[in-house]
Amino acid sequence: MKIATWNVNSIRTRSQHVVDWLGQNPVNVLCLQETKVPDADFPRLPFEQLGYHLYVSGQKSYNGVALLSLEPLADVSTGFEPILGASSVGELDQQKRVITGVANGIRIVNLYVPNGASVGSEKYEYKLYWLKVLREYLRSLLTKQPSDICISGDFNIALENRDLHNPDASKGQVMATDLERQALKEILELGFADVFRKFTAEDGHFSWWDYRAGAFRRNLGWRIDHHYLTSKLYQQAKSCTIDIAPRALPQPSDHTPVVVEF
DNA sequence: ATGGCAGTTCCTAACTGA
Repeated sequence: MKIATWNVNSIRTRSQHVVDWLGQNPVNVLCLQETKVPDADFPRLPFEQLGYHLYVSGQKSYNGVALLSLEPLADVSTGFEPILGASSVGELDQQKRVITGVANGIRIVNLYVPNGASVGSEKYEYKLYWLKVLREYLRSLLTKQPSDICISGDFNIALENRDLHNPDASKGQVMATDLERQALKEILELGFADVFRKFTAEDGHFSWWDYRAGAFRRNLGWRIDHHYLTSKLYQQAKSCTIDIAPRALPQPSDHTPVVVEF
């Protein structure tokens, strides 16, 4: 079984890229982020023609997540509220960043973690708070069935210095601050592991490159798109690879797909 | 080099992203 994650930076702009990629890489489940489209306007047809079932949670202009699956998904829900209840979620579900469903007995959680803007900003505080609520959400999911969970998505956090092209320049900047890394570590301590690092220890492997300053050509990237697996799935994993080919196409997303197989 | 680029909308300016 293959699961991929890809922040497409607008599904309407990128639909042909995604269709072409799925044609060449028929993964079982594709987790999309930053679809930037209300559910009624999602371009469903080209993906349904490829045989995918679609589950979407979007909004106008910003954010938005979607699950594309060759087999129908069970127990699909969007946002934190169905798991945590309205009282502890508050306004967080206004931004569409969470969708989950079950495929082959595996719960897949597709996330678009807030960017955080700059350190000390309101958005940075929002990101840290959102991560605390995410931890409670995942803690609750772990108590349910199935407990085999694959968390996939754009985390907007580089967990370690080897996930950065220039750790010195990035030190203390958003996506690499100690507080963000600590919040993510506290999530992983619930029982999740970074499956990319099961196979690849070296630095220089990235999933996002800035559009500016020839960053992709110079491989000045960040590894911020991740698959985190519970222990049984982690042990079963056969590979986890970053496919940089779509990032090299004309008019690309600034992120590229990451694929895990188990 | 605090620039650079790309997406969106109350669309040619302002915002968000990372």
